[in-house]
Amino acid sequence: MAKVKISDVAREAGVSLGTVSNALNHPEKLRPETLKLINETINRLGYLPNQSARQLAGGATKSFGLVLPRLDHGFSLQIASGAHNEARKHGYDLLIANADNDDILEDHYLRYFMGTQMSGVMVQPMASPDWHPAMTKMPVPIVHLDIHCSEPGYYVAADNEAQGRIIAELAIARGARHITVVGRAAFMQLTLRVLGIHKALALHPDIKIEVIDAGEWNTAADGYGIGAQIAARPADERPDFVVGLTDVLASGVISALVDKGIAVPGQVRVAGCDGNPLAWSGSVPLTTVAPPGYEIGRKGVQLLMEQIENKAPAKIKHIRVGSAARTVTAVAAEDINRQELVRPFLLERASTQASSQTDATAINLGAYL
Amino acid sequence: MAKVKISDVAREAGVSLGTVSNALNHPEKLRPETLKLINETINRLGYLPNQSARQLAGGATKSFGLVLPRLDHGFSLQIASGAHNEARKHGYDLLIANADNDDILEDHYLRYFMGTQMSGVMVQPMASPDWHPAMTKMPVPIVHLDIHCSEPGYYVAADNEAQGRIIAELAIARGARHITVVGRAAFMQLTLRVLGIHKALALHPDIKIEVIDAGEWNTAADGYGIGAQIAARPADERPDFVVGLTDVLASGVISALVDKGIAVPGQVRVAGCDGNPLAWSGSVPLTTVAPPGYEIGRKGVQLLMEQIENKAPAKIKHIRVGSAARTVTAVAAEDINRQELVRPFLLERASTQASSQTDATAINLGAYL
DNA sequence: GCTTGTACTTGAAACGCATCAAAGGGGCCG
DNA sequence: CGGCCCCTTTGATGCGTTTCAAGTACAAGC
Repeated sequence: MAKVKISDVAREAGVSLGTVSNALNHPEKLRPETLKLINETINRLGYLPNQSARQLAGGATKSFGLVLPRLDHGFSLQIASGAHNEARKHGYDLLIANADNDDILEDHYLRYFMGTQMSGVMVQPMASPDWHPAMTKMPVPIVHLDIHCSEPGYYVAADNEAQGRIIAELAIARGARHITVVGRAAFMQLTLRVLGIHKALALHPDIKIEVIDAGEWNTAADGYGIGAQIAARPADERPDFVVGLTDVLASGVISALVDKGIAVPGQVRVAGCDGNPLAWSGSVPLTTVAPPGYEIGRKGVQLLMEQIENKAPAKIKHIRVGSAARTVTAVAAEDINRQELVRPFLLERASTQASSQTDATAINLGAYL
Repeated sequence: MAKVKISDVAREAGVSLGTVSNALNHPEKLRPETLKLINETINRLGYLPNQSARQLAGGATKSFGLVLPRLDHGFSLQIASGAHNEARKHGYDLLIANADNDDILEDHYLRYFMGTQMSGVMVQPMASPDWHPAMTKMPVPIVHLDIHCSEPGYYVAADNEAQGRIIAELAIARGARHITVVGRAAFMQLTLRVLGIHKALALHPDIKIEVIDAGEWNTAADGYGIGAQIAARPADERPDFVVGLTDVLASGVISALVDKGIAVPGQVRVAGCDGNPLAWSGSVPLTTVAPPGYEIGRKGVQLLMEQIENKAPAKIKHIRVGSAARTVTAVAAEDINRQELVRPFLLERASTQASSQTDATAINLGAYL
């Protein structure tokens, strides 16, 4: 059970220590037969290089760290997926840590990654937009995801206000006269969505709009409760268009409406916001505005690579994705494929439905860059 | 931007190198004022311990590695969640790597973790049940998840055959006369489920059973296709109970049936298997048999801890979860809470529905340990 | 004032590897 | 046969820590 080290391999193979190291890192420098001999010895002995020692001696690691607030949120997974693919493309590993909605853990893992000689670190921070300024002064490139920081530093974020606008315009296009927004704007992202909705509706004073707070956590249960409440109203006081600030909320609303015998989208249309597969890859797809999580992850790694390759101190650099596109029912197959988390199945259904104009089953990726 | 090291802190604080190290690792050994001085210096300089050096010098790391085949599968997330919580409970970190359905990557990350002086490593392997025997001889504790290995080694796996049995018994209890199993038994797990179904039905020769292959990847689109095909049959040739070997498949089937105007569960009942939130946290919950992912992750860490604490060479040790329980529509609130990935909302709906006996919306966690 | 003990602190020795200047070996040309 | 050059291999050095035996300072007891 004693760990076999490089010197054991060297002794056993009858070569020197440096040669074995070369076999691992610069195989082209060795005579093929020497290389073969060493590799055989390595396998025979079950040698496994000690990464700590490598990193200590060698410097960088060709690996990135990613700290996520939760793993069970589709958006975070899209980020992880995009980051992973981009990282592999550059020959980097990606290690993921789950902060479990705990700032202390987030900080902990961040420091951990920083100290592991990671080539770069990315975070999807949970709370403060101007997060831990000290971190941006660290000797390791860092990129913040899905959040706008005013502090100097790199970040990649979606334009949430635009998402709100897109949803509102969708509602307008569908002829909505009474829009109900469901959800608590507990985070900056959600606040911006509400703002976008209001801005878009400012041009249409004839459309009635109300915002219903959905309880502390914006759960599907909250959505269900509000949906039930809406269903209980007299028909002429019911909205004809409900916006869930979150797909999960929207999903709850739909369940309630359907349970109470109200047709969706026949009597009430419902749209969500998040592009959260957890909510819409069930049996009933959901209209949603998807922030480009995959793209955010990808661009995050690109920013990391940029910092690494220039070796320049991080200048202020921000990327905002998703502010330009506005088409609502169009589905760009290419974009969906790039997301990878989206099943081909959904693509099929989405395009079918989009052409038949029933937006309650269309999937909007308009906010996609 | 130059990295500040422990010697910088020592010099700046006017103490010796070893004292700073003690401040980090054995603060109780220092005079409070010395400790305070050092901590201030650390913060002022922004010192971050080099994990590689620590690990190299110190030995173990109090952290576990977890290699998953994909991140977008709910089951894997449950594993991650369970492993994470259990690990934190013991004061360990958990780092996750995404093998992206690629054996080479899986192997790569595994070796990477092994070499990083992780205290232990867990894998949810993709393919061969007797996986890389060489790995089990490594000096780092390893546990295989969700798979039965005949090789010596530790593993935690769900009893997939029992899951099949449970589903079949559910069908029988619902008075099924004609059961259609949808899906390709591409993996050992799925094969066992089919086996379980057959075994349970062997006692009921009067019930007709057919298995329909669902294309290579068991996607929702495959399920949809088969659902459409079933819907197109004359009514008397249609099954009254469809089992998706996978929740995703079942979800596709339901979509197709509903689209074609067939009532679910009115005319045809549909059940899935996986406990995959990606499939059932949409607007229409799905009957499913959930392998206890959370519990598997938890037990995996427990096995790791056991190996670490005994410091004994890994004896053969297997845990199988889920073979005993069989209740189908009962929902144990406590169990669901422990899963953490399940939203309270679903719990509410589930219990409501369970009491009204409409199994198409009940959630089964009977396979939970 | 000397001894013994206690409470901290010190600094040198590993930890396992990558690096790189230098040495070795062989072929080729003159 | 000697000199050169190129290809390959060598092994000492240092990476930033932890650890631990050895050291220092100070207090109490005689």
